[in-house]
Amino acid sequence: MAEIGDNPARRPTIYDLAQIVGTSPSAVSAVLNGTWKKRRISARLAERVTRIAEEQGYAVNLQASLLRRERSRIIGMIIPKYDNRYFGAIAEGFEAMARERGLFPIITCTQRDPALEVEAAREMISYQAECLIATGATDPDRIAGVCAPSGVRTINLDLPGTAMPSVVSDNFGGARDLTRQILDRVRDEFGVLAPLWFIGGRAQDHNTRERLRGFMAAHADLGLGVPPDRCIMRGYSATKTEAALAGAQIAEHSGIFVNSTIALEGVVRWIYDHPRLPALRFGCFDWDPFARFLPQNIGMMRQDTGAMLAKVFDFVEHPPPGAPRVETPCIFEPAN
Amino acid sequence: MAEIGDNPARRPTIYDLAQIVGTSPSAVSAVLNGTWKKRRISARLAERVTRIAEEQGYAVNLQASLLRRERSRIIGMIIPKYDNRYFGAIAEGFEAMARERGLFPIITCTQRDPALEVEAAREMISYQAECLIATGATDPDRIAGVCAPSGVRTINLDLPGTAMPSVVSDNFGGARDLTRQILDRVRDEFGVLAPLWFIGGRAQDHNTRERLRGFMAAHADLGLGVPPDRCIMRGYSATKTEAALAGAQIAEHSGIFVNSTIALEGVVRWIYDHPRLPALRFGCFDWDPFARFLPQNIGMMRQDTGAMLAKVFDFVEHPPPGAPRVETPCIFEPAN
DNA sequence: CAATCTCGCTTCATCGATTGAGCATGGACG
DNA sequence: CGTCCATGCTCAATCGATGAAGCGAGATTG
Repeated sequence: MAEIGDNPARRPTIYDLAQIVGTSPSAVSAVLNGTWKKRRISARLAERVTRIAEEQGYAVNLQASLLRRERSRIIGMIIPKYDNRYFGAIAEGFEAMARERGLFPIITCTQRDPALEVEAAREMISYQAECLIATGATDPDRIAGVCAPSGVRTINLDLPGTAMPSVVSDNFGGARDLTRQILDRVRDEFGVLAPLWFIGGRAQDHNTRERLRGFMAAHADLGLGVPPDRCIMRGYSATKTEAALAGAQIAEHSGIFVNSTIALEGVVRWIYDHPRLPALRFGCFDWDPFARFLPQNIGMMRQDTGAMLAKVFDFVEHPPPGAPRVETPCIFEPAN
Repeated sequence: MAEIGDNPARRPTIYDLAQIVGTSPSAVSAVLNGTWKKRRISARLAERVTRIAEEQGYAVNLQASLLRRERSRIIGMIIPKYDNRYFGAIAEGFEAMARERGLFPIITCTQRDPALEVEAAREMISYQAECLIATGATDPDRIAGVCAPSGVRTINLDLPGTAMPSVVSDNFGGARDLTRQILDRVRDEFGVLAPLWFIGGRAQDHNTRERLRGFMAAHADLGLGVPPDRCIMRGYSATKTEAALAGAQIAEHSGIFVNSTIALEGVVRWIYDHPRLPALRFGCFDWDPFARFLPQNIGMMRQDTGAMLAKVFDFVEHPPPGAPRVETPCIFEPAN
């Protein structure tokens, strides 16, 4: 990368401005950070400093400023991916809500890589973040452990931990409701009452376990047993999901519970690239605007990112005792 | 927000570590930032310091470190939204490529708001970013002007400016090819050779103008004129696009050029919520994995984010003279 | 045996902004 | 006329990490 020095223009500092205006650096500082009334600087000087600062294109050096201040007002977030609407909405909402509260948001995308997650958490600590939101982290407690010695609180979003407060969707309830809806539609449209397929996610992962539990509960309510090979969990990858489906024996008139829109990509690719397009129905735990128009889709369980983030910021502002877990209801969005 | 002071544990500094180890802060610093060999610190001391640092959960204070160093290695990006695959891929790719090069990426999402764009640029300057990538900025030259006095170079991505290097898609070529494909398909499937509709984007925006030019060129190649009311540009909003379509008189067997996946959301909502679902075909400038399976879709012109980012980092590492504009070819992805 | 070199550190100024303490000026008051 | 206070600033220490310069001890050289 080219050096800054390539450009003769050095960033102006409060010392430069003080020289130009003919005052002291501390007066300039007070004017520019808004404490000038408290520090009894005259409006006349304040105005002059402000004008010169503007003329010179002054921008405060946050490194210097944050070093001196006792609070950074920085709030960090780590997030696995930006490739679906759920995490996209979380990232956008987080930034907007942080700024509303006068905080500086910093987001890092960790590609579902546990090592990158820890590295990113350390980076946030080094930035003197006051608080870290760990979104969909593979091991939230590990991150809490990394942050603890620095006194950085963490809050888990999407995937819960045991060491720090967590905000998650009501995965069990959402999955049970979605499963019911799919079962109903398969019965209504195909006249078949049979156990569904569960596709996507990781068996070890908390959300997948909870959704599976809801899936099972809905079946049990109807007196249906689910053979274990009906549950295919090959992680969060469209390609692996597609390959797994090609190997499964999925009959005509089946119903599928799709766990995440990423898995849905694999499912839909399998459906459309299948030699004979089978008549089936699916529902998806997670929302995508275009998936709504796929004819086999019966509806999506949309996670309420707004409510989740509101609760996260509630925890940020009012640290709860212990490590409570809040579950947010999902919103069912029927397909066309 | 709760104070850090709530937690008795203060972040350990190199002074704390020096005290524990029984050495000087500068030795600790040298060990921890990897310059210890050059500074002739013994391996024995280095090892002791490293161990204690780990035990104490030490994390360098980047504010202090960056204040002292002459280079920050921070590279900023502003991006309009995270709600589609194009910007999501750019954000993910940018972070990964920056880290590969030993740079610290910082991304801020500006919601297509010109004021927020400028504010975010100022924030990046304050973080001592060495370089700023302005992605899809409404006024790239304005941002270049804000950065200039601080000696921060900017590079425009997606939307070009005149003051700084720009990397954009070949909007003209991509749009011309996509238009041809749609015209061909409408003729082949419906036996109709008629001008298409152009939906989405802003008439003032460079990309939309270029795509419109390609759209027109493809029509001209076939000797087709396009009535001006065939081009509906109501910005980047699905809802406005949907409303505009409801007002237009779009006949059976029409073809539509959809400018962006956001506009496509509006188009598809209009198609499916329409009382009589008209037989039509569309193509989209931009890619979405689920849109591929919509039966009216003939294909998508996918922007090559990998190639664009590679060129951006090329400009970062080898600043070109002047303000060149690089155009990257798009990749046509046929629908099912 | 003095001069020189190497090793393994330590000392201290520095980056730019912040902030408590203090200082000079002028007016009010007793 | 001395005291007190308000006003409008300036001074200097400080945040934590960095790195140039320097220092003392031991080894090597002439």
